[in-house]
Amino acid sequence: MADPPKKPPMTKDSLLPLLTAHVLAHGLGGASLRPLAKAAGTSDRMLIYHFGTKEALIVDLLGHIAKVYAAALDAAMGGERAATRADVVARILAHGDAPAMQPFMRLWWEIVAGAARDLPGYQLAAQAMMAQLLGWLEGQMPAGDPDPAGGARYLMTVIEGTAMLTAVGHGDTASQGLLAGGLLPS
Amino acid sequence: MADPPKKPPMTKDSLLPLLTAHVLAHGLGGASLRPLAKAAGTSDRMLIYHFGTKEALIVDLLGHIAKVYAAALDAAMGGERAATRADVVARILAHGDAPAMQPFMRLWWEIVAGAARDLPGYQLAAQAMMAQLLGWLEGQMPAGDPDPAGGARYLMTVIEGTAMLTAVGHGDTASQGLLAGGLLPS
DNA sequence: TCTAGTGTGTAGCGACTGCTACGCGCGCTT
DNA sequence: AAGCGCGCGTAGCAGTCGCTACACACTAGA
Repeated sequence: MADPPKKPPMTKDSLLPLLTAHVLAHGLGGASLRPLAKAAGTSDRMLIYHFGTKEALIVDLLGHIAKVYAAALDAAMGGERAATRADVVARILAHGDAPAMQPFMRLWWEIVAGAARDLPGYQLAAQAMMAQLLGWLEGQMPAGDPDPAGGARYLMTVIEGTAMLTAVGHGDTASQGLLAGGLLPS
Repeated sequence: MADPPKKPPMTKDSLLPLLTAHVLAHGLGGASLRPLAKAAGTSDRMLIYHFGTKEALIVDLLGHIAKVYAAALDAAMGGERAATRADVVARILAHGDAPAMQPFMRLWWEIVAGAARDLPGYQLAAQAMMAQLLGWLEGQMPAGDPDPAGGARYLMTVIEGTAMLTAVGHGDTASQGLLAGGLLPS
């Protein structure tokens, strides 16, 4: 008996990954219900039914994205400790430059812009992701580092500055700065 | 003879400051022609007439904003040189934290997000503003600094990282990082 | 078996989007 | 004086926005 194509239940949790894929590809700012619904295989009607409001959908989606980011960081967390701070910086910059990370990076700046404008959910998601990155950095600090906690915050500031300059096409400026600051292995 | 209220000619150059004020207040992403026109005292019809296209309007507007930013930096450029790199950082962070600069900062992250998505005009405007800031920083480096060019790039990276962390509510993380990096006067 | 609630599809609402067609008055040239 | 193009206002186009009204199928409980 060819079982009839019983459709799996549609829940927030089954929708969020599909929605996440869509915003990673097309951005968060210009996202509207009908394209989102199409990407998730439903109708705008159903998105409103499950999330109540577009705003609530975005908030849930940002929370989900933060979790996806945390999982991605966890997955990249393996490997032995770096020997120097410069090695930590080099490692994480390489991770951020990977092609697989670039849709996420593009999305990240939209999240920052939303957080700067106090859009609901943006600050929370951004803070969660930064806290995750900070924890990861603390765990990656070299073994004999004199100030792992402060050093991790220092490196995070430098890394985020580099990411921003790279996003606007001033990546070489950042590289020269890191070199001058002794934060890149020559 | 009370001269009749002859309306001044409407040109791109007379419109751009008004449009700039509007996007500083309301953001760049959600800007649509009719509210923009209202802020400039015209109609959407006239904006299209003068700029041809909304996209062209945005490009022109970004160019104008970059010039406004350059002028603001020039105005803040006065004063004697700082004595140490930490003083340079403190000075520029204080400048960025000023309430008058915050509408601009909010706009800035939208520009970064647009540049990361390769929207027309965004990269150009962002690069112009960063180049301006870099020049300003080079001129502000302490007199006896061993590597003014590299040091300015280093400070710029740190400063932009701090700005981003501040935008998402992780400003104290950045402060602690700057302290640990010896870039804040204790 | 009747009923109530839950999930889903279709159709459509009013508001808004970027942009255009058309007409009108003004100052310039010939 | 006759035309002509430029600056501008009014009105409207087709399309999209978030959201809703309504009908229907299905399952669970009484």
